[in-house]
Amino acid sequence: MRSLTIKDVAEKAGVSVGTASRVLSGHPATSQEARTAVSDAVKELGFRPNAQARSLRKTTTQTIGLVLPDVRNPFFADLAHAVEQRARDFEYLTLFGNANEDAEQQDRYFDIMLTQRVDGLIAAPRGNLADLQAVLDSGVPTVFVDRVIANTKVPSVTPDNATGIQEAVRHLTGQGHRRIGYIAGPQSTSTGRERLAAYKDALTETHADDDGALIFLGDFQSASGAAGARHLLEQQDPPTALLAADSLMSIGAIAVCNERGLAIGADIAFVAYDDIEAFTLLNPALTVIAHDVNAMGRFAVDLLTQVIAGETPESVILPSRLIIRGSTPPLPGGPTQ
Amino acid sequence: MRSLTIKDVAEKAGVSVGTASRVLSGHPATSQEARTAVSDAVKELGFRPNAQARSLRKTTTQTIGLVLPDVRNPFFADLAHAVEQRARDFEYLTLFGNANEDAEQQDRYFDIMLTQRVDGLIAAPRGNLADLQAVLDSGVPTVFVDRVIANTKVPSVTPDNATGIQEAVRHLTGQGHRRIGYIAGPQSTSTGRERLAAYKDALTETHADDDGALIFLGDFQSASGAAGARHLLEQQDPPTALLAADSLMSIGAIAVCNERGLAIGADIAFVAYDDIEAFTLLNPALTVIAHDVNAMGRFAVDLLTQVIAGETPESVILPSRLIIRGSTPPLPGGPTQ
DNA sequence: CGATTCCATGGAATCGATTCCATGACTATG
DNA sequence: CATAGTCATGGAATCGATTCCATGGAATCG
Repeated sequence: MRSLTIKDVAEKAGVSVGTASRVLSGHPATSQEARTAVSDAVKELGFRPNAQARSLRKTTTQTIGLVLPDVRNPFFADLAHAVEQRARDFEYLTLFGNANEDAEQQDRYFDIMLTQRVDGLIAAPRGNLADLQAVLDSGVPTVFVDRVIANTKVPSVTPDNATGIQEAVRHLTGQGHRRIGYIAGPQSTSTGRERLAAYKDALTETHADDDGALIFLGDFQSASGAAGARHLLEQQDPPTALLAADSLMSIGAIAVCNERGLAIGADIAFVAYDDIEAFTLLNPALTVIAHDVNAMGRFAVDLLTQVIAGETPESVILPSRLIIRGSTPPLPGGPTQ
Repeated sequence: MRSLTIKDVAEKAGVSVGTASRVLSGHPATSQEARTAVSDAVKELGFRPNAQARSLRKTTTQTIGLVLPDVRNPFFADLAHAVEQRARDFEYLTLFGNANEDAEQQDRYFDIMLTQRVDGLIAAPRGNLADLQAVLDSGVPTVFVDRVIANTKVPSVTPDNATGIQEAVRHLTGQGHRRIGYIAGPQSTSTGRERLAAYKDALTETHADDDGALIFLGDFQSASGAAGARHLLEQQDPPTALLAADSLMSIGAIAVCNERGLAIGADIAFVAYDDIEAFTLLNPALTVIAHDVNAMGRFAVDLLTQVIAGETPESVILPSRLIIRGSTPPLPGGPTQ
């Protein structure tokens, strides 16, 4: 079964391939007869142009690459959805790559995106400049989203990591907590680093206990949240509040609290970074640091279209806000100040 | 900046393009000198072959299409991840399309997948034979996952919808419930239809109340779960247990229960279809109908490779199992039999 | 009415790889 | 030593679209 080509369409319509192509791509210099003849032939044969051939000749693929750490993280699932929906508006197809929070898989996907000649790339990268060298050297228009790589001129859309964490720590100390356990993200990501730095700064500002033992380095995945909670709760002077740097680690940490019979909101306060719907179902509902994922996705695509157009847009920092719910009541016994 | 081609590599290496191509694709008939010369040139220039040109000449793209209803549904996020990871094993790139639980977007993605000349297609389709006609006519190797379309010979990997629901209803009636509210999925999907049918059959079998007013038709999205819960709970003789056909509708429904002060597990029993990690955090944790999403993704890819190879594999039905947790205790007052 | 412009069209070149085919060098065999 | 067989190679054809260029007919203008 030889595949159907524009030549077959042209033959059936009784025109040349040149004319058929012009009709198909909406070129103005076509006659009414040619247009109807070609459209009829297309419909009758069920012709669908070959995207590879088209992309080869034009130098554009109408495709953008999106490389994210993990779709199973609801935050990134939302982000992927937002990017894809916005890309549709610009007639871009989104080629999605899941790096699985793994440097090697991230590399492989960058390589694939370049090989596929995507018109642009949106990524939430891990690592440093060296890891992204191939991408940056290739000259493909790129925008970072959520995470960034230091010392590049790549435009980005990021949450205001510092403010969100700061508000959370202020809120907790305001409720009387002095020992706030922090389950951090990996330091190979900008979000992991910035949030940890903000936590430390906020401790200093609020005069809460600045104790290295209160920090656990996780990897943004659920199991490390559980490990972090275990580690922190097993200390001789355990924290009275926990703050976790993403939703998956929060899930792991809360599971550990439950399994130890520590009631969230009564025996221990909890704040999660990222607002996911299921967190509102908990009893009490979780206090979270929230941001507008949809806006983040839209901005990323909008910035990318600008880069593709040759402009150099300004980076965007989206506000975070603390949503206070039941998981962070005043510390029983009041401020131990 | 003219893009780098194999011609540049050949020139630099001092060989013909034919030889350069043979080296790059690992053809055996190449000399040691040619191999090193070409590899050096590739490295030095940072050459990356153009996937479009390659795909055009070979008739394969090393790409499979995956069309799912909604990544924001954790079940499908997991499935997407599983498919993608398994596809990697076969050196396939996964082109992901999010239909957004919408027939029109699904159509558009099928069209794009065909235009992109994917080597195979995995889909969780909605609609009927007519909606899939273009795909089926195209002859592209296809496998259905989770959902199917009736009256096709397309191999599929599906959960055992009937058994899961049946066990859930048996469990609930065993706990003394007679009025079991059911929040169903859309009847334009096979899973929506099969689960609803299984619910009705199970009611008959267990002699529970078979009352049309206990059924609400949702759309697998969170808002419809909330609407369903409201509708069911506002009746004069409301259900004592709720069963929702997917996780997002469960989230919506539980939120409504909470907002009305109905304690899950005490004032009302709840069973969710699909096991997501956050459900284990609820207090009490949710009784769910679970299945092995990873296996589903793996099987889908494995079946697809068989179809691509020209075989006609048997469809696979994966077992569901009821995981009983705290949300379905015995009905206070015992069986009202 | 002749010259000029405009427009639809056919045919050919092109995009960047792969692959077929012919060639020449070299090796094995009788 | 002649012939057949192997092997690396260069050059050309090819995949299926787009686009440039030349052409001829119709429309426009002075």
